[in-house]
Amino acid sequence: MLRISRLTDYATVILAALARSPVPQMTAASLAARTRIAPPTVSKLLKQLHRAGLVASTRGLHGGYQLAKGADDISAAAILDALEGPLALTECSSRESQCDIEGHCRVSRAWQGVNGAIRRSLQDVTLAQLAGLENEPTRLPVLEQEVKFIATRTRGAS
Amino acid sequence: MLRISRLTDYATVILAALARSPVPQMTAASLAARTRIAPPTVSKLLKQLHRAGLVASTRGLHGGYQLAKGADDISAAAILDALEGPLALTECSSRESQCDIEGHCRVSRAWQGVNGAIRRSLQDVTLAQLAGLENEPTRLPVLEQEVKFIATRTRGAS
DNA sequence: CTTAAAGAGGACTAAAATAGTCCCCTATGC
DNA sequence: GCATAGGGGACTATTTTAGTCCTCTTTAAG
Repeated sequence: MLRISRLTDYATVILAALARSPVPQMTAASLAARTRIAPPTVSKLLKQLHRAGLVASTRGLHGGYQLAKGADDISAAAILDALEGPLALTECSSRESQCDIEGHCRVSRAWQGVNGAIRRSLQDVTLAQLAGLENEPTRLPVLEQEVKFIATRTRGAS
Repeated sequence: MLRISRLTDYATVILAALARSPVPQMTAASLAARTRIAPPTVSKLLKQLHRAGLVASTRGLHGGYQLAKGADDISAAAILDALEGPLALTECSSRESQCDIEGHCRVSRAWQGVNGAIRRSLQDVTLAQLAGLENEPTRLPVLEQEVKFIATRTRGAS
């Protein structure tokens, strides 16, 4: 339920690799090698991240990518936005035309509240945390049970 | 970003219609008429909701569906689970085989924290709220605080 | 001033998830 | 026993998502 797309997941891995890199700048190819994600895919993602202003690029020979801001200043929400756009939980909020369904909008509005809560939580998570650059373990006792529960059910539909 | 599927959205609309109905029992056809969702789709969803134990059914002539529990006792999380399964934010948690990607699991684990926060927030939203049966705004301070709290813990130190 | 390495942009194809429909079965009241 | 209602599931179509490839621009080195 509520999956983030694989590409978005990849993007966080790529950004995390950049954040952890000892040298600030890396080429798409070296990031691909480091992360083991297919090179064309890495390129594609870096371009998107560049357009979104999360990475800076240098063209030409000896070019490459680097983080446009500090790892603490890039939020999970920003990454999601870059890759998936500021999409809402429900379709209704973006396309209003087909809202023929009775009671739908009322329900939809309720989803927006949940959506806002999610968004806020995502804004509080930084790339530094995702990259494990903060000495704190990301896995907390509280969350283990949750993870286990989720792992129980295999197979992935939305 | 983070969309729920259209069918899940429909399901909430159907459940909300049931919750708001003056008579406790309604047929799939009448729910379809009421919500303007295509009848076969309504049937399909009601079957799924029935299997998940969210609605009770009566077969045969004068049959139909009704809520299996009070609208206060059905959470948004339960509806999501019924329709989409308790899936994780990232693919990694279900399929471990392909985790060839360096640093991926570390990142994935961080996502699980966010996932947990989302899950908890969904558990606090009831069908009664979704149906607009409670005069309460759906965006609750309590919920926000909860999410923020969890995000903080995920972050650890900082 | 040519060449090779790097990114930028976008077209295209392939694969998978999602949505939607249909058919046949079972149950039940009149 | 027949009309109405749900139960289960197969099937198809559509849409999204993922992934690859090609061509152009930029830039430093020689």
